[in-house]
Amino acid sequence: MTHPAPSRRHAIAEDLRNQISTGRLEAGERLPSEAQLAARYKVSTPTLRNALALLQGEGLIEKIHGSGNFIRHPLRRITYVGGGHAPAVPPAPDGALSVSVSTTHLRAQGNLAALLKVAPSSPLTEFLHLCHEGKMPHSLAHVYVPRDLAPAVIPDPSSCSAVAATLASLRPPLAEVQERASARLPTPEEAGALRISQSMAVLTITRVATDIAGRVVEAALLVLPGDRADALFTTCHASEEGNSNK
Amino acid sequence: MTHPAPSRRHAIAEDLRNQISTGRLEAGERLPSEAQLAARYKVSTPTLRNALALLQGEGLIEKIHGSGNFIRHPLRRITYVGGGHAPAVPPAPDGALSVSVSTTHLRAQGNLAALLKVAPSSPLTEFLHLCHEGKMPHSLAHVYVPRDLAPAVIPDPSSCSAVAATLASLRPPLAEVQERASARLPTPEEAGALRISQSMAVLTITRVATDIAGRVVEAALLVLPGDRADALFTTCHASEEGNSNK
DNA sequence: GAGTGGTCTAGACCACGAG
DNA sequence: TCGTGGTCTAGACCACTCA
Repeated sequence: MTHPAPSRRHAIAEDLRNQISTGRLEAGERLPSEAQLAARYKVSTPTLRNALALLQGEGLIEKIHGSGNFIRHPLRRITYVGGGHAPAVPPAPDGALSVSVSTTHLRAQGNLAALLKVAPSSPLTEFLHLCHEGKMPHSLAHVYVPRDLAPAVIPDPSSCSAVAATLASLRPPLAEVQERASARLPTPEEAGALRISQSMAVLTITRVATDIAGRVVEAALLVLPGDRADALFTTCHASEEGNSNK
Repeated sequence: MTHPAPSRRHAIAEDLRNQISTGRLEAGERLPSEAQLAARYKVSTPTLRNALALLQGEGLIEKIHGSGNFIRHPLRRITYVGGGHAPAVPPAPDGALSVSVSTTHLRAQGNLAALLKVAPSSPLTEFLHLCHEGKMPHSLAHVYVPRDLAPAVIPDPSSCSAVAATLASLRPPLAEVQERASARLPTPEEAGALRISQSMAVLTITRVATDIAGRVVEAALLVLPGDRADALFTTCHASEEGNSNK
């Protein structure tokens, strides 16, 4: 019925999925070699590899060239909260979430200049955030700020909240935050940095913050893997405006 | 440098990409058969098919079984505007965007019951929106409403704004709209309904609208293809609340 | 029925990782 | 060096579309 293509690779993937979910294959464990699995399921190696590719796309296994295929540890799902608060991942409730920040100076060009509404080759400062849970990368964020709003020295490069606080002290209050969400496949660079398959969808958020003078004070490009992150936006309607439809 | 795998299929895909972008291959046109292309590029058929799979994942071509591979028409990018306004795709500026709505009665269960905060097997009404631009599907929306808030008869099933207006007239004013955005690959059903590849990322938005009494009056599950849609959320900060960082 | 894409095979050879 | 995954070949057979 719902199986127009119950092909071999789907059957194999289904079997391995079950073995993973039932705990017969444990997280971190290495799978048998592809040749062994192909022999066990009595299929050719390309077919077996197609089956593994399905699981890789679901984030269940990780392929490491020359080393083997490994069952991934299930990752805690994190939620990005919209509305213009902390730069990348505000709530680090319990687990060992760590953020590393690196700073680069560059000049605006193309899309970036348009986003920040500055002239091309204006000086900018870029903060590259990489958020980890343990050893696994969790999210990636490029934050761009006009150079004159960026601090000369970064107080604590390993803490994103310290960076955010320093940034906030340098600029007037915000008036508006616009966030544009989109879905796509990662670039090879992003896939490598996040340790995800190139066939794992990512959620991207482009955030532009404007101060009360109408100046763009920050643009952020966030990349969140689809298997471990989503974004939440809450809109409160004042009670006096009764109609919410156009 | 940046080419760890300048494999044959990437070279072929690159060549076809160029032919498409330069107009040597026009939109709607049928490509030569895979056997012919394989002969032209002097590769085996699986390799050529891998190259086409790359283009399919980018939304550049459409594979139709038994018929051929076709160059896709570039689609206008649409923007879903968050904040709890029209159900699916509010701004239909110029083009021939059309929406078809079908209505189903069902009972709450599992995730749906939790989302709407109703008891399992509560009566619901589902509105299935399918938004087209010309002949191409553009987005998909499942909207669920408690049965007592759904009209007995639908005024104009082919107009989503008429449905929305009828819905709005039946319920008290909204107090809060929560929208959760996520990225993933489509289910086979979604890929078929939207005429996209299963490797094309989709942006999903789960929207829950609550009225001033705290009752959930609507839950919507939107599926937007990543190559033709994104979502925009705007947060205005009242000028009196000076600090926007925690 | 002719032509198309979809799946699979049984190998070959190369690139990478660890001992 | 050796075992691993990554890529590719040259076919075979099936499923689908259309005249």
